[in-house]
Amino acid sequence: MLGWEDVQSEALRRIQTREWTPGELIPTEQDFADELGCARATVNRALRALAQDGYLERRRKAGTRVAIAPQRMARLSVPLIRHEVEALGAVYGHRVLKQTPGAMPAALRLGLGLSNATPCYTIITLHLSGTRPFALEKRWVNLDAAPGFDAAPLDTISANEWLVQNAAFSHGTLDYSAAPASRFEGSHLGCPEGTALMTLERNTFGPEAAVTWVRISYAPGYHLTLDI
Amino acid sequence: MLGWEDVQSEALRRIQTREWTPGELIPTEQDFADELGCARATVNRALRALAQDGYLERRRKAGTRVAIAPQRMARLSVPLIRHEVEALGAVYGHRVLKQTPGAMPAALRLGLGLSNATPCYTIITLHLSGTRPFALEKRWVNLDAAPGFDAAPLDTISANEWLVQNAAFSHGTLDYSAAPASRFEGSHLGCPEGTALMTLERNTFGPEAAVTWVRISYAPGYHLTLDI
DNA sequence: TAGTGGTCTAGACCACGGC
DNA sequence: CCGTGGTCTAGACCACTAG
Repeated sequence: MLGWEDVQSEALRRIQTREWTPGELIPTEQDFADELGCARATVNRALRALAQDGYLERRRKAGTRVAIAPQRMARLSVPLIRHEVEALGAVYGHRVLKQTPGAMPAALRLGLGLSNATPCYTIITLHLSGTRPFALEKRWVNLDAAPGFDAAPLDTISANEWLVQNAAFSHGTLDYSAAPASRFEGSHLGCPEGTALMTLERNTFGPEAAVTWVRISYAPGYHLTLDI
Repeated sequence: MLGWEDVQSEALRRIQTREWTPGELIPTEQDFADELGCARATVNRALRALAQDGYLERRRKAGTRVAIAPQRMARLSVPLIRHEVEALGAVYGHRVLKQTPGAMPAALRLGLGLSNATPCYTIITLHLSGTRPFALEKRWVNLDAAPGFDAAPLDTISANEWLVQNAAFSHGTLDYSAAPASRFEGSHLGCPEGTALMTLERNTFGPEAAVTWVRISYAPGYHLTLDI
């Protein structure tokens, strides 16, 4: 019995040995299925997976071609700071520096599409790797989208983890950039003002509205690593 | 007629509205199919896709559960600088500042697993967005893995694009960090020495050996944006 | 060992899009 | 138009594993 993974392997072999060359039209699903002696659905699943991985380009009527410039995609798991710290072999800790209700800048409210009646919460947290500062986080939370957040035990669980576990979210954006440390960041991260810091801004949206906006400044030496 | 994407949407809705809460066992494929009035295979395809995206955890006999810590993966297409520039609505250009054969630092050779007999090539390129500097790139190329590179017309095609089209590659790593501009970087990127720059180091490996090592320093204002 | 997901099949119809 | 991929279906058997 030929499984779809066998079909995939065979197709991949032909691609990699250039038996099927880039840009070339490969057999139709039915022809390939007949040749291998399996059902068309099995071939479909195999070729669909290869197309998703960028090896093939498929179009109705036009057929399936070997991709000319396979675009490789890197996958980045959305970073949970505690996991980043623990992955480095250190003990994670955090200190809440400040938490106050109801103070979201107007510009931010506009960008997130929130009315000024939306109850908000502001938190500044210092994340620690052992006893050393790891990252400084400033966060606004929409209390409508994350009810109960203002009563969360933020000394025992980080704001991010509480939200991951307790608030529904559907999509968001990550935005990495390099920025000079402010005086405030420098003092907490243990570096001079102006030091180049990796900075992450993250918007997170629930099914209906923005849940939280975060800006994280990582201590010097931070690296974002991905495999392709 | 209910398609698998409809089933997926419905399941996702129940997850995001917490109708199905994290850790909870959801209906079996057969039950869900009966409820929605479609075939089990359709439900299977939908739930399998959601599991692949990290929303669900599936195990034979044990059933399907909503993922407790929904590990969202962001996908990042391997950045081709020309595409980054054009996506911003500008005209891409580049200037080769320096190209010399045979000078790869020993530390780098070791890290890539190359012998010191490996023929190499060094290139420094300034990438332009219109007339403004966009990024400065320093690159070493393993000529064994990319034969003909030393004869490539690098004035008309960038080193990266030539390699993408002419050298097979199988895997690699991306490493983003924030770093202060060197005097050299500052002079070419039009910013003071010490300015915080987003920096990318990329290793690329072919089927047998390292193909190229690159360090790209982006001009101030660069943002790496991902969707989740 | 029984329940659940994983997969294959043969047939059918549909949707897109070259021609 | 009509070929090709995209998908649905009903049924079947298999693989894994919790209880």
